[in-house]
Amino acid sequence: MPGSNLFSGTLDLLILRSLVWGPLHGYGIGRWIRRTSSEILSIEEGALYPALHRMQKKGWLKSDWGLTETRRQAKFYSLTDLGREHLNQETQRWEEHATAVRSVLSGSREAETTP
Amino acid sequence: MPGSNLFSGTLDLLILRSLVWGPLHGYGIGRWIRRTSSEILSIEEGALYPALHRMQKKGWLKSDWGLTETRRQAKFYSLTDLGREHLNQETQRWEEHATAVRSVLSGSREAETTP
DNA sequence: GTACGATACCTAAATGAACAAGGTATCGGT
DNA sequence: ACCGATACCTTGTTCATTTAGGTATCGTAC
Repeated sequence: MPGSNLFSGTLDLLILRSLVWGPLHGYGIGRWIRRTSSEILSIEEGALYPALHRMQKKGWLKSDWGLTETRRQAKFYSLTDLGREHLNQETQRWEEHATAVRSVLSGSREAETTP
Repeated sequence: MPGSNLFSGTLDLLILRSLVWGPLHGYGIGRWIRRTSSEILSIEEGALYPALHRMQKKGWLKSDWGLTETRRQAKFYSLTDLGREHLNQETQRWEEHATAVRSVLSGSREAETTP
């Protein structure tokens, strides 16, 4: 069920954030997000890799082949300046939206804008 | 751009929440969400009405025709027991996810689960 | 030595929510 | 008489995500 995940549309943001500390390869990005969220956010590979390609096309990421610590070939992604800028925008936007959703979740009837 | 809304997948939750204080008609639900979120969450009618039908089909809502305060015909939706249960589940789930996302947004590299 | 799980990459088809853009009709106010 | 707000609806399109595959390398256990 697409979109049934409450964090739909947040994937790009999570990926961008995974790269602020430096380059990381796709598999590592997925693992980092999973661990950092205490296993709650688990990114499907079928969503992850297309997202990386999409974001690279948009100019937010660049990629370079390299070697992992364990000497394996991997494609390392890193943030472009545009990507860093977009990360800041989207982070702020997410905070706004989360606040708005929380307002609704705790909202009562007749909370009109008192004129 | 579908899904670019960071609150995609949250629509059902917002709608369920709009009904905890009693029945409301579709148009009123949209208005309530918009106002309660300080105009930040604006639900398109093309998303709202299909969502209401979908949710009714799932047994979370029931509907009855009635009259508004201004004497206009409108279809009033209200929560079923199942809907109220689902609201509680989804609210909790959303809090969890929001916490998880915030973890990632403030996460650093090497935040391994210390063994 | 070979089986297996983890690592590492990828794609194609199906799903389905949300968007865009229409449509109908009633009502109050100017 | 018209317009904006209210109130309902649908149809076509878009596109992120899911599902379900595929390839290949590496370390470890049997």
